[in-house]
Amino acid sequence: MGKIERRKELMRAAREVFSTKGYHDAKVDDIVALAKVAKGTFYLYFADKRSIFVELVGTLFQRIGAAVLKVDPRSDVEEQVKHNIRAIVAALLDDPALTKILFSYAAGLDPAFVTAIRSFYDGSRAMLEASLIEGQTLGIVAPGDARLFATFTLGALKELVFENVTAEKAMPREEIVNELFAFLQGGYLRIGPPLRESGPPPAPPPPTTKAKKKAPPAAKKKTTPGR
Amino acid sequence: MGKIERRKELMRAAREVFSTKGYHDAKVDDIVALAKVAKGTFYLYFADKRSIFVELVGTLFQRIGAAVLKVDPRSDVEEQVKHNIRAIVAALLDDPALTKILFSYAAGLDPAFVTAIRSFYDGSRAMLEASLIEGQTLGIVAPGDARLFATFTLGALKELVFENVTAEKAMPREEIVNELFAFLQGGYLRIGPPLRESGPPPAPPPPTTKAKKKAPPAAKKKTTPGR
DNA sequence: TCGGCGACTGACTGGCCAGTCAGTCGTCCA
DNA sequence: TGGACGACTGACTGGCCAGTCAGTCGCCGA
Repeated sequence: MGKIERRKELMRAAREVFSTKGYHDAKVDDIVALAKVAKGTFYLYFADKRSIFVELVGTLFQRIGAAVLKVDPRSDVEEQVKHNIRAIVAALLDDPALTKILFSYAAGLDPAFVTAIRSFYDGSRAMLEASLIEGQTLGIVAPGDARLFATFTLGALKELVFENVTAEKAMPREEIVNELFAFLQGGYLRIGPPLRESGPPPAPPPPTTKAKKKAPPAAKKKTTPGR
Repeated sequence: MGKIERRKELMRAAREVFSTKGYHDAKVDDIVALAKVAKGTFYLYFADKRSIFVELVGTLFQRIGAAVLKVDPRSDVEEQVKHNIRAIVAALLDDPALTKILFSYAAGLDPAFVTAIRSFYDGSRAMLEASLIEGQTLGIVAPGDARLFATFTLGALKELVFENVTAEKAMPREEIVNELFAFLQGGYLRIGPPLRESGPPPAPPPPTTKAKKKAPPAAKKKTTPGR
């Protein structure tokens, strides 16, 4: 087997082991066993356990960065925004193993914990979902997949809280509350067809649709819009 | 020092150490050093390292569960929903140390990694934020804190992807894309005042405002609404 | 045919740390 | 006064595992 293939094989094995056991519980012995080589061989290809992980993660990030495009406001914005969402989702879902480690809250904790924590989240989500379904029958929640609504809500909430807990200076709590509420109420994009169930929209100011969208580290140029 | 205080002191120290170093890198020796007791003492109060962590997390979850109320659709729904958001946010922000571990992606990884991963997220968020600001000048993004919009978006995206990567059977990707887009576009709550900048809303079906909202594990009764 | 080389091997070591336990110390009855 | 008891101590051990390195193996060119 050539050096290139052996290296790839090791990365493949590592990806699988990391995703199953998490970074800490993944032993180099597990990786080499899966790749069917001796432990020493691993160290011929990677300096240490950390560096193979770094390489794995770096590759994923690069794929995401490369897939996202700066939106050109002069053409179909909705399609472009969707393209970017699609690209990110694809990059991530195509590497479920790594995604799992990266996004898994509390990765590296004992499996028993991860289970406990996840079941709390799942319980919360189920509860919220039930409420949303009830809300839909009452007409105060838009029609659509309530489970997804619940997922979005929890995701936005977690991220918001995490950011505030990590940042040096947190925002005023009431502002946090109001902003999240407003977001759940009306999103923020003001393009495309009217809201899920509403009638005709009030149409925003300029008819000139312009755009935006994420573009990780590897950014593209293009900033033509006359701000 | 009484047994109760000693125990509390150990938990206080553990919370701090865990939040600083993450679960794996937190050594029992660190905890006892901070609590100024000998290692043996730790084991007089807790069976092992895991159990003190479980206790810490359990307490937090309980506080959250207790703070959230089932929304009564007969009175001010907006205020009740906000109350719940507020309660959750408060419970979490009041224990930043634990929240950090729980929500920290990749908790337990080497600090160097955590840094790398976070900087990728931060870069992504900044990029998205810039795009959103541009979108605001063009009128296709609602006025408001662009940074928050970016945070919400990333949070919802992460959660969605994580769920799909974890679940046995994932949703069709195009559905994922469309749902997330729709969410960013219009949120889902259909109560309260009109959207941030829009004119008069089309007013949903029943005028009887009814509600919903999460209520973790410890749920409250009350399901009066005639579905 | 030999020796040089690159790929690979796996037993071994060194460090780390969770958890143990024999022993100290002060206090409070009897 | 002594001895029983509960709280606490910290040196020590046992297991685990990342990383090492002396050595094997097969191939190729001289």
